[in-house]
Amino acid sequence: MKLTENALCHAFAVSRARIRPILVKLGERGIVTLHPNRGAFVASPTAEEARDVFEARRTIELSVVRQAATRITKNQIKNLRLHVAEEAAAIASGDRREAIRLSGQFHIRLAEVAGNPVFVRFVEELVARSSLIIALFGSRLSAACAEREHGDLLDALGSRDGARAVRLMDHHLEHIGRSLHTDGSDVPAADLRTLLV
Amino acid sequence: MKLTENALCHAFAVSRARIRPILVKLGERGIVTLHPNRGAFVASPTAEEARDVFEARRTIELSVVRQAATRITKNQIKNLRLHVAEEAAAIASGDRREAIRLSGQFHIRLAEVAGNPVFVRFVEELVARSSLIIALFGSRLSAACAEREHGDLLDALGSRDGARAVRLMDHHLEHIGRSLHTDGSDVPAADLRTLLV
DNA sequence: CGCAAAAGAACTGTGCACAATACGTCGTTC
DNA sequence: GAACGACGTATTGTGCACAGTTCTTTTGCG
Repeated sequence: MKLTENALCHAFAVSRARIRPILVKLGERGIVTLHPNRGAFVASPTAEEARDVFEARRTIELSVVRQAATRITKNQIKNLRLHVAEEAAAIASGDRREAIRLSGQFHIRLAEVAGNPVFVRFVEELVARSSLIIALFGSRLSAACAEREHGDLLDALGSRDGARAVRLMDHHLEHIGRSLHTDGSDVPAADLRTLLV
Repeated sequence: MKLTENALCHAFAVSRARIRPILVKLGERGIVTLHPNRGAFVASPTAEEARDVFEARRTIELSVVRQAATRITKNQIKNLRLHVAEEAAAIASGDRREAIRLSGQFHIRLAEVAGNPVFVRFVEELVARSSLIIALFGSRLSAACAEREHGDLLDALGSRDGARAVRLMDHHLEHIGRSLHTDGSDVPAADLRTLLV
């Protein structure tokens, strides 16, 4: 799916000069792919790329959770519980897009708790790519399951049980990964346009 | 240290339009920091940021090495041995910059062997930032030690000893991290200009 | 003499126009 | 009828000029 600069200019009512650096950024983060002299295309990850992303998430986020368990404060846990409640509300009201967004943000918040800005950046990128992957391959189940697993994770973190938190995160990510239809059932690209604009 | 767009235009003999997207990319990778309306500055990592980078490298590259050990081919080992020989040559001839560059590239090659493009991208970024850190805080010992440790790592990978390879990489990264003078002894910025241009 | 405010310089941000490249279409030839 | 080549169109790449902002210097005042 092509992203013409002119189309983006009209969509966001800005000029090309402000679109271009944004496309460069998105390209750098792997959200769009940039072909020289041909323009920007929404990244359409293959099943293998999807696996790679979730494998990377496993490596990084297990480390994040391990770190977070050692330094999370009661206040942070309280805020994260509120966040999970928001997720539940979004799911209850059937707002799929918002549910995916909040679910991703939960993982970013967790990285912030861990306290390493490098991981925050990486998790941000991986979450963005995951959202794309879920939008393409995901079932509507995935988000709902995630919400409950987020709560369980907070329980483990609250009791400073790092090992259990790591185990839960591992299952969580594996769970999301497995719930994807990576058997080649492509979704029409029109869906993506509504998701982006 | 400020990077004026005009100065870069003169240095590389191109116009601002070609410099700007590059600065955006470097900013996205954390090599330079971009302040809105104020321009680009070479990232001057603090000791804490340096620790964060090497902690991230530990997480990611241990995973990389574990994966690489299971799938490295004899041919890849041969090529990597040649690479290590190049490193040794650069060190022997006293070419410090080239030695740092090759040493970093070794880690990127290893990520390529592991076969996950996501990790390749992340390692590329972390290596770039590490080079900056080493240039600022590093002693001239670090590069020389690294070269031998790279060879040992290849021995472990060659015998498919994943556990030992992971252990060696762990020591290697910890070694580099420890060899940095992160006690606040700042190096004059002029050094950096010669390193970049 | 020190400080604050205003004018000036320098630099980045943005829009516009043109050039270069890639893609689709049509015509020609085998 | 099919394949190859040339042309026209659409889109990206790039240079240039101006607008907006920040930093520096200078000047006026306490």
